[in-house]
Amino acid sequence: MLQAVTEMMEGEGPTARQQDVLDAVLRLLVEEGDRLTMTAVARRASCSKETLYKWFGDRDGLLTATVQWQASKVRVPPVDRKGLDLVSLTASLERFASDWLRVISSDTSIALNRVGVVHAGSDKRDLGAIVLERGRFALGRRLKPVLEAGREAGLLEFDDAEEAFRTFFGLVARDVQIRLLLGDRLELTAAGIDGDAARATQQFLALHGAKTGPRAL
Amino acid sequence: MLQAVTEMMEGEGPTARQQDVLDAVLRLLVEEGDRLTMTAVARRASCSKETLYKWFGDRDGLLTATVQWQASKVRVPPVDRKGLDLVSLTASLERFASDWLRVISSDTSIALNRVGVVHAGSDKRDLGAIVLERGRFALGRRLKPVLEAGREAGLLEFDDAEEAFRTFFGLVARDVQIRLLLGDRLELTAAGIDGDAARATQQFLALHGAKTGPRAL
DNA sequence: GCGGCGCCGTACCGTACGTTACGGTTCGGC
DNA sequence: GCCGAACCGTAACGTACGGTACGGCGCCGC
Repeated sequence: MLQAVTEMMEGEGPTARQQDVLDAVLRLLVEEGDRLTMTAVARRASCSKETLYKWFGDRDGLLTATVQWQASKVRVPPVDRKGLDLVSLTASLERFASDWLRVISSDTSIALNRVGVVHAGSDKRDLGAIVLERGRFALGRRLKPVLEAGREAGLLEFDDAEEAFRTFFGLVARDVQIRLLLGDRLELTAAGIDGDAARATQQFLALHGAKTGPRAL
Repeated sequence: MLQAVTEMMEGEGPTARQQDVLDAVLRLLVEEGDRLTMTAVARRASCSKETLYKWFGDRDGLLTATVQWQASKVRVPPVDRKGLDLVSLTASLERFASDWLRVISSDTSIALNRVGVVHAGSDKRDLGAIVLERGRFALGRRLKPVLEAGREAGLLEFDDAEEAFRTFFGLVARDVQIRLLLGDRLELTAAGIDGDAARATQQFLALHGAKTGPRAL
């Protein structure tokens, strides 16, 4: 059973068939929450429980592989730092904000975060750490270069990029994530998300934008 | 069994003995998370399982009563609106912010929010709704009169008190709540909390403070 | 063509836990 | 002092589910 886990842990990602299984888990996770059973997974994925245990070791291994599989599907568009001006910086920030709002309000993200929270409450802290790493911290790693480029271009002012990012995070997410996790029906339309992203960006610029002469806002 | 639930649902709160039981559940919830068992509760509270079922109906009823019991323990200090100036408004906001940070970073709050999240993921949405109502929304109801008093006193500017509150919420909480829920070890010292509260308050005033002449910030 | 391997479907096992039942004890009212 | 109600401690029941074992089948290399 140990080499089964190893089989997934290191080396190249899951095979095509395994990806199908993990996608089935993902769908089931959205529908059923963390009370999905191994039997239900096997039925949905049209595979045997024996295969599940052979491939993923145990239930936790299956969930861990699922979280990592979903995380690996999110690709990071690189940011070009050349020709940065206030317009392009604003556009970048707004794009980050709306992307992020779309992610955290998606059924998949909510289900995955719920699983992470549940596991963080028990002994198995792994899943919570993974979700955190692939969510909140990954966003920070993506955004901080943008912020620093903005600072170098004289468009932003802040001491600590981490603190600046956390402010941006708070302005964007506000109470959305906790409300969704706690089951609040919070219908976010595309227009609403874009509007929120623009508002958060303007607020962030008001706090950390370079003060060249009288404030533009 | 139905009248057992009713026994707790309506009318006056739990008896002293029942409060002892609920406090035991609370402690157990902090230690064990949502995988506490009825047997463990009975043992910890030195009561019989029969009594638990008689008083609370079933496991969900016990958890619901616990969440409401904890919520009822938080008392709301009223806000005096007379003689409001920038100093007292700032102090009020900072106090709200530091209180809130202290609450959401407490073991009890984390455990309760975890329970709410897991229940929101299953069919039983009740607990999530209760936590949300007694947490996020209760804070909003407490803070909005302060904001509106500040606006009436000419100290704040905003169109929608709800939106202004959400901004304040985001500036205060930032990524703290989600990180704690996902198991991140986030040591918040008293000094750190007060500093964060002051920072969030200043940022909020920078965004929504009345612009009397050139900006003070 | 055939032997072995990987996988499917399913039956099975052990256990943990929610829920119920019951005997024994305390306590308030008469 | 006695009765009944409430409650404690514990044993017992039923079930759901994680994990395992096994028979059958298609596929790939030889």
